[in-house]
Amino acid sequence: MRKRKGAGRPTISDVAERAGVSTITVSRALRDPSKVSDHLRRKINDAVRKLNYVPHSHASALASTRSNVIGVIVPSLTNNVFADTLRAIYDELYQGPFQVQLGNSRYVAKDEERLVRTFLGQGPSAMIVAGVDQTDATRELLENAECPVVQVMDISDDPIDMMVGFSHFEGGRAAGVHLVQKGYKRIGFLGARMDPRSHRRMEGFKEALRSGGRYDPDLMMTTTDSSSVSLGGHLIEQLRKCRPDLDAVFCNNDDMALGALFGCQKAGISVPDEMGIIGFNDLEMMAASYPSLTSIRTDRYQIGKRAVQMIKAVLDGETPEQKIIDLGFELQCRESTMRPKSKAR
Amino acid sequence: MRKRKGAGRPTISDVAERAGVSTITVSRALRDPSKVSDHLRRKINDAVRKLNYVPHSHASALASTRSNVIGVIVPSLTNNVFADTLRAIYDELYQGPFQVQLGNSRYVAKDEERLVRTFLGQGPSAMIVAGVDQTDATRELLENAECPVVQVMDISDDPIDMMVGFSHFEGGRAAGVHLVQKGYKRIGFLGARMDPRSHRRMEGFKEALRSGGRYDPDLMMTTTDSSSVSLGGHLIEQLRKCRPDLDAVFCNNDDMALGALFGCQKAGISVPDEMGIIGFNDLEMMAASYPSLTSIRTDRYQIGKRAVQMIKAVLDGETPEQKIIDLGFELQCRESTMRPKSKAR
DNA sequence: TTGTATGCGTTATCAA
DNA sequence: TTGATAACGCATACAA
Repeated sequence: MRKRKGAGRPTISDVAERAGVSTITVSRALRDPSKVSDHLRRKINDAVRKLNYVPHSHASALASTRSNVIGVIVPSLTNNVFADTLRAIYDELYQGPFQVQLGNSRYVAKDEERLVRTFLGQGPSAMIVAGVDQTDATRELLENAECPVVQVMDISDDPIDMMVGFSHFEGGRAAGVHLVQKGYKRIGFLGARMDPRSHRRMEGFKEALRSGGRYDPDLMMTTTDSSSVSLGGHLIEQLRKCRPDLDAVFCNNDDMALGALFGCQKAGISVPDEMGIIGFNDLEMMAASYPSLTSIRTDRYQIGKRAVQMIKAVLDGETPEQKIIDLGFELQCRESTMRPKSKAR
Repeated sequence: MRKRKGAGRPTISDVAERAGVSTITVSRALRDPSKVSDHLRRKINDAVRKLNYVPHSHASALASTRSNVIGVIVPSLTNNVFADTLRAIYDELYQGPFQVQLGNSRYVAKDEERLVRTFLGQGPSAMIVAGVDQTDATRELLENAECPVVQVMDISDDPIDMMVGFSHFEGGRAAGVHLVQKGYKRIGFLGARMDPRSHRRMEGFKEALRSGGRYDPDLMMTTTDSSSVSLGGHLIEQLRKCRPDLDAVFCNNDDMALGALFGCQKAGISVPDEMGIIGFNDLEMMAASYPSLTSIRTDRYQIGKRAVQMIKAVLDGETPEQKIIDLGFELQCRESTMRPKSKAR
């Protein structure tokens, strides 16, 4: 019977032969060098280099029922917010032995569930999912998964395993408090997509307005359409049509805020004198616009970085001091909410 | 000797047993149903459903030296341009049996080479890479790869295998022709990052200016810094400092163009009367800004979609009519280049 | 610390 | 069209 030919590249046996040891010793030398004597380790490393040996990840995954893949599931590929976190994850994993398996749930919980099921089937080394609003089935899958799981971008008091994010409720509240303090009177909300995190931002915002005696449900305008700059413009135009006395808006995110700014400019409304605008996330453009736009800064890059660091720590056998990392947020007060005759108290 | 326990989920043997056939028949029934009789196929499909069987991809990859992974390498995760293409790739692959393996080369050719090497090692079903400016080594790797390869976002007359994109040179030229036609006299270029594609855009742009008798090398301003809205503002400010008579700019991309717009507004320069601005890619925000911004529209989503379609076709044994697909671009003329007293000829 | 035997779940090979 | 058997390359269990 003729032998099957593999991919042609060197295998662990080739390395073992060249180094004069058994395959398992090579395997150990590569995965946990401390388990192999210095002498052999050196010979093995030499052989690896000479042969330009790269472990076959599929064979490894099959034998160990564990792959070096870290599953990452985000709700959007085009939303800058997740792009920053993703970039951090890739940056942090660039050196290491891990591969990213990226899934796009498109803001659909059922799709996320499907992806989690698929990814878990590959025996990932860890999982990173966005938000805390998984379906019950997803939660259960993840809770029973034999790998670290990090929920990112949000926090709650009931993590599946670990969490890195910030409170969207508090972020929304801070935006509301800011507008109230600046003396704006008829304060509205412009919300696109309205995924769970946007919802909590809105709730926090409402609470701040209520406390400040400025809450008016008619000024809360939301849609499930995905957010965009043009949508921000349309919504503020619509809202102003019903309520011309509107004098400030908190936008769901920065794209919407930029759109709202353009909308005001088109309508000849002065920002911030006649209309205060505040966004969320503080994308780079917020500081560069004219007038510059106030926003709630969140550190998406850091979120991705910390998530990976936690995973690495757990995989190294360490126990992280905290399972929940609240990275907070920071109000970036800029021209769009700087009224000259501010009535700050 | 005790048996090793796997992940616990059903295997192909379980299905085979339940259907009363051999494992290889199950394998065939799943991969190429036409090779199995209707009778058995039905029994097998029943068993698969009953057991909720999902093939173990690692085992499959190991045995066949071919995985269901499609490797995708982009130079940036945060650049909207690639995000759109990525989204299309994911959308188009959502149903199918394929997984995306995403790599971020961060605009570094050597990193791309490393990623290609790694991905190819996993025996991907196909590869998608951005641009046509791979290193020689990368090209060789890809040319020898036993899978379809698609270069996206750009085109040349020398594809590794297949291509979907458009001519950046022509795109840049179209921008130049437009500004010349609009009667602008002292026309500049603002370029960030200056990756190979940006470079070709600039070259096309220069050519148009030369033909129009408007080329002035002193007005070409480039930097290797990554593009951003604020950078667009800084560059135009700088350029105007040296050359206050500047009356139009072509920006490398839309972020830069938006920044240039803000920069002008800050400086009290009227757009488009005193300064014409044109961007590249036509992101959604370009139409929503005030004034709206002229740009060269490219269909990034379609690029991703077509790339995947080509791959699927080839994998299905079809031969695509064309190896190079030029999706072109389209000038979106908006307010930022609409001078009232336009001297269009 | 090192090695032997064997299994991980699938597919390629060859035979019927 | 279907099946028996041997790979695929590595890691686990156990022994030395």
